[in-house]
Amino acid sequence: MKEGAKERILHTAAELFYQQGYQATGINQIIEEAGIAKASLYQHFSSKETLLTAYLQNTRVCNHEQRMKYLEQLAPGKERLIGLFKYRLQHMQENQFRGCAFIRIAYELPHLNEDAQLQINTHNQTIKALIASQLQAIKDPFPEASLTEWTDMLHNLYEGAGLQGYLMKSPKPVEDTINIVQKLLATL
Amino acid sequence: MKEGAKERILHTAAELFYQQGYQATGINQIIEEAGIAKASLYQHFSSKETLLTAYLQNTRVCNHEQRMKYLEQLAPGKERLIGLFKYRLQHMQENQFRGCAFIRIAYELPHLNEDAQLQINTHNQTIKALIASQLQAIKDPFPEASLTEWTDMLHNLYEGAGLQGYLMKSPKPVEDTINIVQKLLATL
DNA sequence: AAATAAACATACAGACTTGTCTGTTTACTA
DNA sequence: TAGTAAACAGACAAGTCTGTATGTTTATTT
Repeated sequence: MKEGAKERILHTAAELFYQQGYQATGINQIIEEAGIAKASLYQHFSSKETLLTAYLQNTRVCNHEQRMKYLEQLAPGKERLIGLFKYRLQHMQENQFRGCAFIRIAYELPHLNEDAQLQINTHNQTIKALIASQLQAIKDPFPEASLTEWTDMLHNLYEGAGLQGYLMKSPKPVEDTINIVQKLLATL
Repeated sequence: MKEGAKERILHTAAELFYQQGYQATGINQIIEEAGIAKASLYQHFSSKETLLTAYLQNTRVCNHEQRMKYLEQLAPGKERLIGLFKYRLQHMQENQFRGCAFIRIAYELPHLNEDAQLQINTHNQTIKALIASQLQAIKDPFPEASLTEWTDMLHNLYEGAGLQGYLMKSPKPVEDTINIVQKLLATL
């Protein structure tokens, strides 16, 4: 299982984009830390922007796979819904509270190209759909109007807690939110 | 009431930092659009970083004043709490869904200097304290443990809704959240 | 072993960046 | 009206950035 140059570029770029931001990371730093030649990078990715899109796409798919692997061990419904928040908590701690990769890029680059924006929107929709499906697993049929409200509310809590955790570099906002969500779900 | 050079610099920098981001805005663009000389800028602000801090501080104070002017017209308690969300909605639409200036900077520049970080934290704490005080105005005394939970929840909803509104460039997430918060407050 | 493809090193172009420096012009004040 | 302070224009230094071009070395495959 030899690691090709393309994979090494993507891996290094992902680490640097996530850690320092897209603009703060130069092509030269990427090739140096990846240990590949500049000409090789531009053979795989025609521009830095292309590399960004590939980074987002790759990160989205990998994140999703890992998240699902974690969640599928849990019973559908309340447990898996709480698990989504617990997974975020775990993920934050593993990544030293650097926040969500997609939101980071969305804020750093207000005018993204279509492909990159699509990756961010897809990620966002994935999380929302996951919440909705777990709500339905709790109570099926879920009253239609009420389902979208519960979904929006929990999604906002999920993102709000993540944002606070990033700003304060602390697990506390997410921990506290888990307790709140647990109480909210108990009323269902 | 003649507009001094310093004010014009700050005003122009604020507009550009907010619209394009900090890194994407060059000193040369600022002086060109402000119509002042480069030497004049560096007489008022010793570096671009200093200008950033001044921008954050100025924006925080102005935002706070405007927000309070709006909220003080409303009755303390539920009405003012809902007003906070409605004000955000209005603010978003006036600013074409470009999101919160502080969160934008916090995500663009992960390693901020102390002074800049302080402005962001202060803003964040201000919003949270405002929510807590309005909750207490609804029900005083508010059960201590329950107050922090309600505060955290509403704060997360506030930030989560703002984030979604930014990502989707739409007022809908905040509008929907206002309805949800109204129902939540009705149970108090 | 010869041929094809991929990755190599590295110099370079051209445009950008922040910040400094020099000297001139304007405006207000004593 | 003379003097002081602020803003002016603009060249410049020193460094960064992305992307290209040239030619060499390695590796795989036929």
